[in-house]
This record gives sequence, C-alpha cells and structure tokens, in this order.
Amino acid sequence: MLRTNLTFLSFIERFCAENDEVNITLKNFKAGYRFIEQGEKISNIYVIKDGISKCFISEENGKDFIIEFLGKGEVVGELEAIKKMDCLCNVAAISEVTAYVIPDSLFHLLISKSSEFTTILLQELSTRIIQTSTRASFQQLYTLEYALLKLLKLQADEHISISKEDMAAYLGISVRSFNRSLKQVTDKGGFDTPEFKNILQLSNMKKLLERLKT
Amino acid sequence: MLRTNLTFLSFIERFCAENDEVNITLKNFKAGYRFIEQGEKISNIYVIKDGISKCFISEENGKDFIIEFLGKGEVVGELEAIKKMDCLCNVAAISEVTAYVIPDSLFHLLISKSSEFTTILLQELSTRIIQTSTRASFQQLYTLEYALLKLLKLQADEHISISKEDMAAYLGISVRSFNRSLKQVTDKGGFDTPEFKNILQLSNMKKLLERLKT
DNA sequence: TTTAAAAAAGGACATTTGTCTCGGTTGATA
DNA sequence: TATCAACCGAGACAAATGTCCTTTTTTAAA
Repeated sequence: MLRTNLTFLSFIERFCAENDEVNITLKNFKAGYRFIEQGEKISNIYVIKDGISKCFISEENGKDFIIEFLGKGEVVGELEAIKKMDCLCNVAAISEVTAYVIPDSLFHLLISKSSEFTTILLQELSTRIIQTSTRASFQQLYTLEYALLKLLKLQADEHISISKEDMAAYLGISVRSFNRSLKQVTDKGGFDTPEFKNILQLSNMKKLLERLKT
Repeated sequence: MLRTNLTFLSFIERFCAENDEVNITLKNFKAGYRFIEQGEKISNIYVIKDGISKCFISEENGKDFIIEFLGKGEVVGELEAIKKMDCLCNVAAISEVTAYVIPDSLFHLLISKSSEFTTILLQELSTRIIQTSTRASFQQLYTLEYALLKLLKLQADEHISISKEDMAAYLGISVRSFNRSLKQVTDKGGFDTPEFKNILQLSNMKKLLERLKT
C-alpha cells in the first residue's frame, strides 16, 4: 500500500549530481497540502524524496477514493506528461514532503536519451498496473474484514500510521463501516499488542495534524 | 471496457511486413480457450489481431475478477516480460481470437532498438493505469445500478455483448445481484429498445457458446 | 478543575448484496 | 410428443454496509 521506488530516486539524485546545470529543483510541502489538483494542467513531474503522500480521485458524488500512498522515489505527473492530459488525481502530502520537481520537457528528454531511465520507467508503470489490478480484485472479492486486516498489518510492517479517514477512503468504504470492522477485528483478538494500539492511537493524531496544518 | 490499441497493432503488422525473417507467428484460439494461465511462466507476448478476450484474476476463494476485455491491438504478457514474473492473470478468448505471438527476446529487442515502439508501449501502459484506477474508484464509490448502466451502454456503443457471468465478474458481484440490478434498471425503463433486448438475449447465448466450445 | 464546544464512536434502521433453494423454461433424446 | 436434465431467474433469509442521529470522548478555554 505504501509504494516506493528507490531505484528511481537514486537515478534522479545521481543525475542531479552529475549535471549541475540541470533544471531540477527541490520543493517542500507541509502535511495536508494538496500539491496536485485533479483536472488541472501540470507541466512538471514530481519525484518524492522524503515523506508520504496520498494520491486520490474525487468523484462527483463527493466521495474520495485513495489510489495509493506514495513514499520515497515514487513519481507523480508522469502519466499526465506521457498522455498529455489533465491531472487524473489529487495528490496531497500526508506527512511533511520533499520532492524533486522535474519539468516535463526534461522528462521527455530523459525518455528519449536514456535507455536506463526508460527501463526504470517501464518497471515503475508495470508495477503500478500490477498493484492496482491486484488490489481492485482483492477489494471487490474479499470481505472488508480481510482487507482491513491486511491494511493494518502493512502499517505495522512499514512502521507507518494513517488516519482513519484515509484508511476508509483507501478501502472505499464509509468511516462507520471502518469502525465497525475495526471493532470486529480487535474483538476477535490478535491485535491487542502494544504495537497495534500505537498504530490506532496514531491514526487519531494524524487527523489532528492534518487539521492543524491547513 | 473493451480496450483496443490500433497503433500497437499497425506497428506490429508493419514490422512483420518489413522484416520477413522475423520470429513472429499467428495463432488462433477458439472461443473459451484459456491461452494464458495465472501463475504460469510464459516467454511470449501476445498481440490480439482479431476477436475479444477477457483478462481475469482468479482469487483463492474461487471468485474471478475481470480486469479488462481486450480487443484489437491489445497486448498481453508484456508485464510479465518487463518484470520477469509469472502470469498475473488468466487470459481467455471470448470470441474466436487471432493473435500475434512475439518471443520476449524480440520484445526486449524492440524496446531497446525502437524508440517508436517504446513510446507506443509507454502510452499503452499509461492508458492501462488510468483505466484501471478510474474504474476501481468508480466501482467502489458508485451504486451498482450506475455501474451496470454504464456497462450496458458501452456494449451498445461498441456493438458487442458479453455473457452475464462475465459482466458480473467485471463488476465484482454475484450473478444474483447482477440480475436484481438488471431488473431494476429495465423496470425503470429506458432500456426497452430492440437494441438492448438484443444485447441481453445475446448475453444468454454467449454462455451457451462458451459451453459448446470447451 | 470545571465547563462548553467539537469530534469521534456507536446504536438503530434502511438499503444493498450474497447464499441457498425452488420452480419454471429450454433443449436434447427416446 | 413425452420425459429428463441442465440451466436460469427469482424468492426468502442472512449478512454486510450506509445514513442519520445520539452518546461518549476529547480538546480548549475559563
């Protein structure tokens, strides 16, 4: 659920180091800041150097669906550059985020000049298709409880914690349903370790943080 | 829902025409034949020349989820070649299918030697991500009735018809729910045109066909 | 520390979806 | 044509989920 791509990140950092004059900058975003807005035009690609973002689609009925959480080395805006289209999703910082900003002209140049870059990009896009498809299938065909369990375990494994609102949006359900399933899962036991208590407690604090920063 | 990529197809056909010696063959699959099996290893890429296939994931709980219906020019097996992994999905012919079979060595060669090919491939992968994400969001956040309407309209637009089982698997629901929603939709009217009656009637025949061919 | 305001959690009910089952329909065969 | 079998559709009930509203908890201020 938290996607990363260290290969991509090191490529960019090496490229910056080796090309002083190059037109890549670093930007900082505060937690909560939405740095890409669905439907708008962009002319840059962002590569996350640090922090966690969420990439989500806002549907016309007012609901949000989180496509993915993005961590180190993940790219945003490359679909828009390749397809020359308006932004498909919103992207917002969940924690403090630092990102490389790459003009799309340079992005296209890299594709045409560096086969190493192209290979990395093909890998990245492939991984996304695989993950998106696998998840769509999983969430449609398994019970919520099962999906929730998986989500909690992932957070434990990756030592992160995500607000309840975001977890619900990721699962495509209401917060009410989320709470209900959470209770079921915890009642059945298995999650009364200090680690999980921490994750759940942190989930609440995340909300607070988001509010403070906006 | 029925994806096609005419650019890809013409590239391959032109490439074959211009390179007599090239190691690309044509294969035919009868309706119903599953030419790629989830979990197996493959060493070819398939490009559909004619006919319609379905690409689906079989989950461990016995349920299937249809990722996409693939028409002319769509590629299969390229993720597996790029990521060097076992097959993510099953792919089965729905109608009679003709496909170009391309060894993955040639596929990799094309990526490294032809920037035109690479561009087409990047476009294809991007389109897939966009479609998969958009659909996942839509199906999670809208009512079934809404999704069903969209699905029926698409079939009318593209002059195709798909079996009820497959439509249900595409929507990630049981056939029972599918029938229920279908009744709701038709009761509310708007679908009593001859065209839609045809589509629904054909849906039943599709099932019959599938059975005959296996 | 107490109190008021805001937010999160949970109860109650309605709606949706799945499972199991039965009855009617269709098609094949004698 | 009569009969059987397979299949499809839908009823009945159970389980899951959403919406709305009340209760509880948390936060902020006096």
